[in-house]
Amino acid sequence: MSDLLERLRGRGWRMTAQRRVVAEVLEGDHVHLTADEVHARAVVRLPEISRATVYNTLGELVSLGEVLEVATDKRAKRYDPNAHRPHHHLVCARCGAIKDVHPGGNPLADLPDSERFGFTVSDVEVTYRGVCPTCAAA
Amino acid sequence: MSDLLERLRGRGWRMTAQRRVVAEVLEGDHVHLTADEVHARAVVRLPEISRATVYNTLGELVSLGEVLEVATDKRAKRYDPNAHRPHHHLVCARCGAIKDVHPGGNPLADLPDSERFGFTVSDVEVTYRGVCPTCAAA
DNA sequence: AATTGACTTAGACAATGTCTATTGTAGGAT
DNA sequence: ATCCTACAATAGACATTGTCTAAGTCAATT
Ligand SMILES: [Mn+2]
Ligand SMILES: [Mn+2]
Ligand SMILES: [Zn+2]
Ligand SMILES: [Zn+2]
Repeated sequence: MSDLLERLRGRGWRMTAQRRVVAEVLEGDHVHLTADEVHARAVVRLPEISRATVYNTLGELVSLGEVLEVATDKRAKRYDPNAHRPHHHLVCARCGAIKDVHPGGNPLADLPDSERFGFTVSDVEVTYRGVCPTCAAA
Repeated sequence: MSDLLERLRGRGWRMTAQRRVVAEVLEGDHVHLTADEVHARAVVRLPEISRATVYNTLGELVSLGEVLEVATDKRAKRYDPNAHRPHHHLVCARCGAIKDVHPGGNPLADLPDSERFGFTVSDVEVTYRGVCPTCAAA
């Protein structure tokens, strides 16, 4: 039984086969799948699971703070189970490969008050872009 | 005649009424419109312009480096004509308002070699999120 | 085992983006 | 000024991603 499922049970989640499978697909901290990729993998274990349930479950996991939504590419949202250690992303512009990175520095502190326009700034998302070794070789 | 149109003409662009209107809609450096917002504004001046042409023209402007594609919200891409002064974005999580910001520091330098996984890193996109003064008051 | 409200499902619908076949035209050639 | 043609625009089909609803199902409590 994964940590994630334990926490969800503790939060009063009704445990269903569908939710279990979605959580299992997200196991491992270095996964960044789209909703339909999650669905495709879930169907292997539970053929009758629907797209709607996958979308619903992912949305709930995001609301609970157990999974992050990231916009590394400009198409589908990606779902990141590594929600408990802050990090950013490095994306290959050619193949879309995504790596978790932990830069030094504090980008939030780098935004002076004069550049905040009265906003209450709470979060910063950093996406590095480049070309991965595999794509550079090819 | 705008700088943008001058540069495009210089690059051998065939000048059409449609391209002129799209460029005019993007005039001003602090605009961050979706493709369909560009289309809606273009239609006011040129009622018969098609969605396909707006998408095509925006895509060409991006290829030419005259306009940036930004993914500040997780829905439609936004098109940013402020391509010649590097900057980042501050987004209101409630209403979606977008501000250009120029943080201090150099996020690219903050990514050590040990966190680059052999990538050739060429670019970094920073999105600050918070609540704007208007939304905070309401 | 019965109950019940939360959960799942299929598929319609919506929003965004892409592609193709056809028609139109900008700009150079004559 | 007119013609020519490669490039551009159009309508609308299609694709992808995401949301919603009505009806059926089931997990957890009793
Ligand atoms: Mn991650
Ligand atoms: Mn901008
Ligand atoms: Zn790559
Ligand atoms: Zn706001």
